[in-house]
Amino acid sequence: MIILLVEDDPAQLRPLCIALSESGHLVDGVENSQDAQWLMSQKDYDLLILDWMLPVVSGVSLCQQYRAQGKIAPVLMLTAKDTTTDKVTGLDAGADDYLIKPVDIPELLARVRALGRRSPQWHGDLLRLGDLHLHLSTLTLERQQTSIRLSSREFHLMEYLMRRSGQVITRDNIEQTLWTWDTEPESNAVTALIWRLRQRLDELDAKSWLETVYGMGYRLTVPENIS
Amino acid sequence: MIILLVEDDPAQLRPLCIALSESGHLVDGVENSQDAQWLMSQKDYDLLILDWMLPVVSGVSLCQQYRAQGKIAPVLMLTAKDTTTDKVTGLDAGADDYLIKPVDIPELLARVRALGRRSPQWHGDLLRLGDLHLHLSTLTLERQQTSIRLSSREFHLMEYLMRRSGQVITRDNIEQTLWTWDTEPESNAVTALIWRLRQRLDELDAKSWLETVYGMGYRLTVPENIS
DNA sequence: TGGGAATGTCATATTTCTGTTATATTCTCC
DNA sequence: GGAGAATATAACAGAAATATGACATTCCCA
Repeated sequence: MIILLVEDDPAQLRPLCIALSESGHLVDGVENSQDAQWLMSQKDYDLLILDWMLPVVSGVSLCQQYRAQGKIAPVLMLTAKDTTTDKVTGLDAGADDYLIKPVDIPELLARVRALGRRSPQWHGDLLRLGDLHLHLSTLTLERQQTSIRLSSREFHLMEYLMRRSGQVITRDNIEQTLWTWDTEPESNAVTALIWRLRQRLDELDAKSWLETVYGMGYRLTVPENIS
Repeated sequence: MIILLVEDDPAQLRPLCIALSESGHLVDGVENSQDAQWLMSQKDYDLLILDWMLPVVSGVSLCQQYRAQGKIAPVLMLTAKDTTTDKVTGLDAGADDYLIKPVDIPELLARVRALGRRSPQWHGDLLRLGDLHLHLSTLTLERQQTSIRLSSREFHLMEYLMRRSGQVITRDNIEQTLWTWDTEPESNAVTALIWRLRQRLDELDAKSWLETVYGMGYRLTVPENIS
């Protein structure tokens, strides 16, 4: 998943970032709400993890702003204490889950998995779309007895597209989402990546699943003849 | 949609224009109320976005003038502060919605979507006319199992005509509306565009929907035999 | 540290879009 | 019915978007 993590204490931020990355997610970890606001509005995340207490703009406000933008990705709040009033406030702001600080990493990962499961196509360790299966832990894509390994980039793109299958995804969108803001590509990296993914899909006779919408972007869909 | 955006600060105008264009709208962004008045009276917009504070003629006055012309497109005001009296004044002037400056772009886009939804033919992501469906996010037009992609220009024209179905639309009207004043075509671009759209409609057996009213313009209607 | 995979970059095709020109057709009104 | 205007059709061409493939660099693991 593509995750935004906001936590003002670097000592806490770092290990969380590492843990999430190691579980196969793409994480943007930022320490202040200004950066968070910018990223929130620019990128298309699968999950937000917000510290409740943040200088300047609190996590609750961030969550409210995010929801005001009409975005629906789940939001997980990190609260210092377990008070009911906090919980209610957070719910009103549009949060989906809570975690008491200090954060227990395995529990965080469990919650993240649980929230990720809300994607309709999720089954166990894999994302499904038609008869395509994407195994999250092994980065393999399989269809009818054949399975192939994707590179990291290819995998993240595929996951991103699968979670949004049917929608048209802008090339800008992909660029902003798959590349961290400090490493944005300057040329046609996106085109090249799409091309590589297509070659992989071709190995599974699924090239037609990923179509170009000229002037708009790309779309991953299940062809008519597939269940 | 065809949108008129008036904001005297170029630094604010620019990003808004870009954001709206990227969401698939046609935007005329101007910096002063004189240009706005001219465009307002000439072109046929789907939405007006007016800054409250403008030199010479304020946004509120612009809104009043616009309404005095009997035009009904929704108006979204950008106000510096969130005061009730402003809100009342604006409502009296005929505004439909408000946004506090500085403008949060995603929120603006959400409001714009909401206002666009007021068109009677609006359903979810698509405009409907008879059994014709125009998908805004994919620029596809479909009818009875068949769907075809429109080019950007074709799409905007189709949207324009659908939102005004039954009315006769001048060729001048189309020219003024679909082309920004600084890029007006010098030849029969409009005719060519109409022709191309007709070819597309023909693929859906709907060529007869778009009729020529000789000496007047064009009109898109639902044929008798269709519900 | 070396080698291979992964990935960004460049140069070059290919496709699609769209304004233009040139020519044909249709319409209105006398 | 015919003149002249309005509209339609068809082909062309430059521009923009996307695809392709070769190449260079980076990254990671043995």
